Amino acid sequence: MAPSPSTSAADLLAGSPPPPVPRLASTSPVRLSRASQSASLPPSTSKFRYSAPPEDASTTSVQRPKPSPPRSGPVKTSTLLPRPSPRAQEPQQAGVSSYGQSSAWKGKGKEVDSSVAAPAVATVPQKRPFTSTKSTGPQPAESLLRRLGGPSDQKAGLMRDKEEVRQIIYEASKNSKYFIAQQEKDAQLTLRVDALVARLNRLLAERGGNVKAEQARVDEMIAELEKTRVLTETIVVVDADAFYASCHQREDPSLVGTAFAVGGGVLTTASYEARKYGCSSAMAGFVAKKLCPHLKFISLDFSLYSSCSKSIMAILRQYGDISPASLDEAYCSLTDYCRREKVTPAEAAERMRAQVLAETGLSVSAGVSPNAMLSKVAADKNKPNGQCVIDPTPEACMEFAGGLPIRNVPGIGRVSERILQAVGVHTVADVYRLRGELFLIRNEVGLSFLLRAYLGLGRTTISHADRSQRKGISVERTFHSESNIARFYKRLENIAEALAGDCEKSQYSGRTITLKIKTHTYQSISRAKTLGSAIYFSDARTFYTEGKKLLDKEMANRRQMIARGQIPKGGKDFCLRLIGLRLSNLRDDKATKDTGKLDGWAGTRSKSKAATNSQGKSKVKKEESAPPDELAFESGDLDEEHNRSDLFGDEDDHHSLGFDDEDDVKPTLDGDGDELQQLNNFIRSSQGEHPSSDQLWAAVGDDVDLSGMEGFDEDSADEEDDIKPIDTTHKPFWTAGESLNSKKQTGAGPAPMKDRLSFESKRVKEEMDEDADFFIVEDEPVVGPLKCPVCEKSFAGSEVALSAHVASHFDDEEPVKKKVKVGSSSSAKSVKSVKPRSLKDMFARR
DNA sequence: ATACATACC
DNA sequence: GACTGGTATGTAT
Repeated sequence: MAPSPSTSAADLLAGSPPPPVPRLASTSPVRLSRASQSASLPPSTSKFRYSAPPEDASTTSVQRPKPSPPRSGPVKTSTLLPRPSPRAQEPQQAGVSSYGQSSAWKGKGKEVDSSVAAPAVATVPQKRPFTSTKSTGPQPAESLLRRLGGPSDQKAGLMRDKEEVRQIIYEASKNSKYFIAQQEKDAQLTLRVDALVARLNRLLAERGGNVKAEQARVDEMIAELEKTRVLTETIVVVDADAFYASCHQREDPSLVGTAFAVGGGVLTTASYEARKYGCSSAMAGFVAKKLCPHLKFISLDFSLYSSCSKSIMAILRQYGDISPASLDEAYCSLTDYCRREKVTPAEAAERMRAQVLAETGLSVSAGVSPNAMLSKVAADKNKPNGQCVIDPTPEACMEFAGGLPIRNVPGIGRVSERILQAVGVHTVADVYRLRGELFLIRNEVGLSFLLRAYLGLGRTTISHADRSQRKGISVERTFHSESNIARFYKRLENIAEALAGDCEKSQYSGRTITLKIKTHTYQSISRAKTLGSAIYFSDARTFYTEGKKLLDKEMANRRQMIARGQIPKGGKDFCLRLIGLRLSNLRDDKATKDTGKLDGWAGTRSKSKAATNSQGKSKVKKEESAPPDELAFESGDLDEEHNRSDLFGDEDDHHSLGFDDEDDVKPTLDGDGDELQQLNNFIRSSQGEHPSSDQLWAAVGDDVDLSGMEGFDEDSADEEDDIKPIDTTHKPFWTAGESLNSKKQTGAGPAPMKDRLSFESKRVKEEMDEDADFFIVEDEPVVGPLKCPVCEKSFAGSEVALSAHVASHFDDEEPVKKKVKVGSSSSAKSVKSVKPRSLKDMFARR
């Protein structure tokens, strides 16, 4: 909200009924709180934010009996380097890790850490001019800068002035289509955030600001979650430092100490020296060059990374079961090792890291704690070449977790971060402080997920990814935007072939195919088609023909839209920058064959007919993979030449680095995540050795990579009778439900979270029965009177009706209106569908 | 079943 | 002029 100093929650909540809101100029965004309107805000001012109630105001006196033994008040964020930057400025020395975080746990009473509390919320907008993303003014929105800054924006660390870096990045990219697209997305997100804040404000107003009852509910949830805490395991996450860069330095020592980057168009990794200039992974090459003019670019060498990775993994395996998360990162259970060797977790990790360094010359950082989530975060703490250990006590876990910026929680990405920050949650500890408020919007915020983070809970078992859990295989390619349909077909062929190659390699077939395209304006579209229930395919021809059908259909739709005067995504020109295909609804051909089972996979009931198909094995080339009749290849769809020579010809011609002269194919670009994490492109773009990707699964140990590692028993990894202690999930950690968006959280503990979840919603319903007048029903049409937060008009109906109405207030806004047109879905719908999607969703969704 | 957004590496 | 690719999941429809 705008600079309204008096905007404390107290003010905001003063009156129970929503404060009278005068009609606002149609140009201004929805304003719900008195605060925001009083703020004479120029239309461009950032939206309103929910201002956190001062601790003592509403949140405080939860004289609630401590729900559970171990936990209680919020972690005394002990000197909590307010919003500690993920990494300390000072590069840590090896072994600096302390067993248990620096400061002592004190959490008991209700200690308000004002440094993170209300003031932070209120001041943020002031400190950084938060220009509306809509304005074309000189000052870009904070959130947009963040977006452009990429994942490393917040990492700060040992680099030059952050603002300066941002400025350079901004200047370098402000005229690109990419920039426009990001701006657009940012604007959409702003709408969404605003709507949520508005809703929260309304809910709070209805309660006169009193959320004690909600806090009590949350405390009960916390107590339940606390019961699931497991502290008997020791999990280490090992993460290599600037992995790709380190690999190259090992090969060429002259690189040591120099500023260089790996990758071309986009950096996959920047050496630590280069990082000082602000260069980071996921950054466009030309931007990096501006930041560091003497930056050297090194070509990718996937086979190098792959072999380095194998060496590391082999060492890790000497310490316990491992679960590689990528080439440079792995989870490992040290529980048995520590017991056997009679060493502390810290010592075990030290040994492990020392051994890796000694034997591979690569430095790795580690995080050690009782669970995967904390270890993962901890691994980043003392990078590079450091480690961080968290004691297996509830106190240590909570203290560590509490001090984390919310964004550091695995599963919280930039969108979630923005949403949470708007509500006042900046650190994990804030989750507790604002639990009452969060309860009111629990569904859109994933409350139980946040609570688990607050408690420092996470997975406690390490297991390999299991073939049967794979959900899909896909291939997508980016290229210079173009509108030539013939070329689209050509690309589709290549993609189809690549996908078939992956399918063959990994032995899967599937029955639904999805076409993905991205317009030159960075808007993506996906169109899917599922063939008959018994029809599984994995051949390039089917991929191509089905993909082409989808593409043709889409183009036809667009033509229709244009004829009707509508504007499809990306404008009237069908100009694309990416095409991809994805196969899902998989069947594990390997399992099918090996076990003699007809259907190796869940959820699909295939007939013997489909299972008979041997395509998985054969080269896609021949007709031996003859698909069922239903898939009969329509030769008419392809030119003969394409059929034979192109569709099945070599396709790797586009994977060199840099743009392909002939095809304009952009091989590989930046990475969004952290380090090198884009193993994919590289697996692909690199040597013919690994022509197709199947990357993560290969790297993570599906059947490809790990099987090659010595000592690894391939079969046992896939076995069903594999002992599954507690956690029945056999997935890489990020699919284990540890995300905000995940409603069924599996994980940390004996009782699968899904039970917990149903428990959660069940309870909510009960509550509503008990205190019907207190809780606003959020899962169903609201019964009580609702008021439009903008114009105060009353609604007797559902929230949906209200949302439609509220959305109408946006109609006068130029930017929004325009965007709506572009973004709205294809077919002609009622007026409703013309509303800003995000806003509508915000209300409709729960 | 389909479309899309979000997240992770 | 110029910002990836593969995979998973959640939510809405």
